[in-house]
Amino acid sequence: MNHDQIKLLGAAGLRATQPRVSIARLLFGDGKDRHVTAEWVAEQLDAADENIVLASVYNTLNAFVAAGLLREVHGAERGVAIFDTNTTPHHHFYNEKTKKLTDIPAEAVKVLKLPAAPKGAKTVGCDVIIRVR
Amino acid sequence: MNHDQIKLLGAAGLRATQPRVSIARLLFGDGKDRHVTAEWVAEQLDAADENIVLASVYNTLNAFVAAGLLREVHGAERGVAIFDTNTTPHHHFYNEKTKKLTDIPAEAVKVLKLPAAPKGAKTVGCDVIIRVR
DNA sequence: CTCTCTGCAAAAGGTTTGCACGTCC
DNA sequence: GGACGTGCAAACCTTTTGCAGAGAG
Repeated sequence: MNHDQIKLLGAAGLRATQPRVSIARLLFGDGKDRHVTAEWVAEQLDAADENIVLASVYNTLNAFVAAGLLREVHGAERGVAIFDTNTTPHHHFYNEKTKKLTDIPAEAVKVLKLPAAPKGAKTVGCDVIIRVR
Repeated sequence: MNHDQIKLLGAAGLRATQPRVSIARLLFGDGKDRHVTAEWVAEQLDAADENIVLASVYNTLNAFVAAGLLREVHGAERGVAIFDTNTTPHHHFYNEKTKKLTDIPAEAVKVLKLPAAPKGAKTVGCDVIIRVR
C-alpha cells in the first residue's frame, strides 16, 4: 500500500523516490511511534530485500527531519543519531543499559520562569532526557 | 598553588599525577563554572607549555567524571563530549549557532508526575536542554 | 530533458584502545 | 618494587561528502 507513503511524501514536499517510499513505509506504515537509528533502518530494509546504502538512509532520514516528518532526539547516546517518528512535543527516558528510549508526555514536565535566552536567540527545541539504568 | 589540586584529587580517590594536577588546576583553579571539551583543554595546556596528548586528556576527563569531579553534559552537540565543572543539578541552554552552553538553575524546571521508569531501573540523571538559535 | 536522488567509496571528526615506558606511593 | 597512568599511534564508529550514473516529473 504505497499510495499512503507517496501522498505523505508529496505533502511534505519530497519527491517520492523508491528508497524514500520504502523507508516511509517502514517508519510510518503502521502509525506506531518509533525511535530508530540509521543502522536499524538499513537492517530492516536489508531483511526485506530492499537494499539501500547506509549513506542514503542517512540522507533520507535527514531529509525527513528537514521536512518535519521526523524529529531527532538529542542527548541519548553520544555519537549516534536517533530519530523519532513522533514529532509532537514530548520527552524521554533513556535506559543506558538497554539503550532504549521511552516516551514521557509533555505535560509531565513543567518549565517555570526560564532565564531569557541570550538576546536575539529564539528557542528552537527543548529536550528533556531522564537517564535510567 | 598545586596543593589545592593535589588535595582535591586525593579526596576523589585519584592519584595526583602531573597531568591530572595540571588539568585540575585549569578546570578548578579559580572556582568558576566551566563547560569544556577535551580539545579546549588540550589547547589551553599547549598554550601553557604543558603538553598532554589528547588521548590522555580524554582519559583524565573521563576519570574525573567517574570520580564525580566533573559531569558530562548530554544532548548538546552530537559526537562531541562536553564536560561541566558544576556537578550540582542544573540544566542548560544550548546555542546551536555559537555552540555555547548557558546554565539554567534547577529550580526553573519543574518535573511533575513522571511515569515510572521501566521496572528495576533507577534514575541516574536528568538533562534538560533548551536549544536556541 | 532537467534536476534531484542514489549508490558507492572515501573522508571526516571525535573518541577509544594497545602497548611500551615512566612515574607515583 | 609494583600498580597505575601517560605518550604515541593506530583503530574505531558513526556520519558526511563527492562524484558518476539512474530516476522522477
